[in-house]
Amino acid sequence: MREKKTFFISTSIPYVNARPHLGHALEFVQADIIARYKRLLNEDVFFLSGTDDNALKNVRAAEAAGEPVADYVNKNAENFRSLLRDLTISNDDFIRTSTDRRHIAGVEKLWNSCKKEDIYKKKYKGFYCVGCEEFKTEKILVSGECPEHLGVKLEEIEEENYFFKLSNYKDQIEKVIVSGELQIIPEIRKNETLAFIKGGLEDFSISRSKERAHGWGIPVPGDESQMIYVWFDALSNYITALGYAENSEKFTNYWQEGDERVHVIGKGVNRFHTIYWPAILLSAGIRLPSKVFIHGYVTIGGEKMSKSIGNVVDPNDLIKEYGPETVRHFLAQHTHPFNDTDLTIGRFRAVYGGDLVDGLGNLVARIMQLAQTHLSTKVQDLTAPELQKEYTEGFKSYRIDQVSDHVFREIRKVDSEIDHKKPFSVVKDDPEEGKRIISDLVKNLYHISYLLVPFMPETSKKITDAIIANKKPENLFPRKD
RNA sequence: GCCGGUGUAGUUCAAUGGUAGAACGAAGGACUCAUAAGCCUUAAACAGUGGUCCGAUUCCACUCACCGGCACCA
Repeated sequence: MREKKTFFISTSIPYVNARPHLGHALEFVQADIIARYKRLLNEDVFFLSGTDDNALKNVRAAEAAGEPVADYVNKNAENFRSLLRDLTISNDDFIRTSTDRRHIAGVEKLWNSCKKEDIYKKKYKGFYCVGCEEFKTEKILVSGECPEHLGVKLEEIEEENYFFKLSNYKDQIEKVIVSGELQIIPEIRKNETLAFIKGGLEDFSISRSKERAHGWGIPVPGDESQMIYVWFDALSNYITALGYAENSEKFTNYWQEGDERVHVIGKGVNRFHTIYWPAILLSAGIRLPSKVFIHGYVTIGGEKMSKSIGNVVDPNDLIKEYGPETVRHFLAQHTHPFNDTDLTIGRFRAVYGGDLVDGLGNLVARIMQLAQTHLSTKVQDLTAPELQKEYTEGFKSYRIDQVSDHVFREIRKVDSEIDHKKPFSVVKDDPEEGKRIISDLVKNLYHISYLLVPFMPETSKKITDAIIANKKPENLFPRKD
């Protein structure tokens, strides 16, 4: 028996054809908050992030930029890595699918570990758009042409690829989802997945010809003419990062014998995580993830962020102007964890001014000023608060927004308490009573800083440090005009 | 087209078979420890129609509006 529960959590690995946008930041922050909460509960957490370097879109973007693919991918992967750092994301590891040996070895092992009858060669025929370098389903075509490359004739191409026999796993996957062995959050995504399964599952291709992949990616073991296609490759990062290839202790600890295995993903990749990925794992005799948490998107002015609309928000700009803690707070409390949330810069500013400048920042200033002036030493016997139901239950249901809202309610309560108890007046007539009130306020502030640990780790630490030093800190969130 | 969801104060969201809560915004007030912050008070809403029920915002049906999914999109 291990002394601590283990908790594995991952972000999806984005493809790196461009700089990260605010949607990526949302996923990183959500996963980080959960990871930090679990650490607060003293669980043994392994938090993984990384990049999907091998996607064909990367190749295309690199060629469009006139750069070698490896250089282009390295540069963008670094942008993602630095965004994680700038948002103070506490990932324990960062895997890259092109440069990490453990990944390449792991993918090969996973391919070879799938049941022989589940991987087979089949001719695939489809309409190929040379603009996108992708097969298009007839459904999305606009008068027989690719909607993104109108006027360009589609080619009907036939190619032989490896396929995965998804149809073999229909019943098993349905069963684990219904039973909750594989939990899908929220319910609406679970229903979508089940509806999809009900409609019947077709086998999916897991390789591309080497030419079409432009020689980029991981070759199919034993068949150099084919490259492993993105899904089989990318999804496997969750276990290859843990050392699946050499069957490491980490892999055993966090995955095969782990207590919880959670993937945080966007709604666009639901199917791949709740159907394809479990099927591959079942075929290879590997344990399934226990939870898939599916978030919505950040929209800008009601529209999806896209380069063509020109409304892409670079999280780095927001971080530069407002600081990482503000971005974290906004994404945590003012986006719905499951649904799409619209962002306007006005709303962002209002949250900064209201919650952080006038709310948290001001509360810290008023309490610590009182403490610094009237208390001769720092407050003794500071203890962690008992976590309230709103906090723990909120986390259990992944309503990060509601948990954060609860914390900010506590902040308002303390503000109200100061006004009612008037320590600044009491201390003049009855110094002992005044000091008692002030040290209680400091204890309340300490509790708040504790509750903030998952959300705003830096701010939490600054508050704690100020309490220990018994000194009013610099303005945590300066007013902006 | 098929399947699923949503429609609550100006805005973003919550709850509930029996006085509908909060935040932001708005109006007023008392205070001064604080980042001209904070506190207190007030105004303000159940998409529409019909049904079940003693009673519906809550359950059901329909209408309207919006959103999501419907296979190779991290």
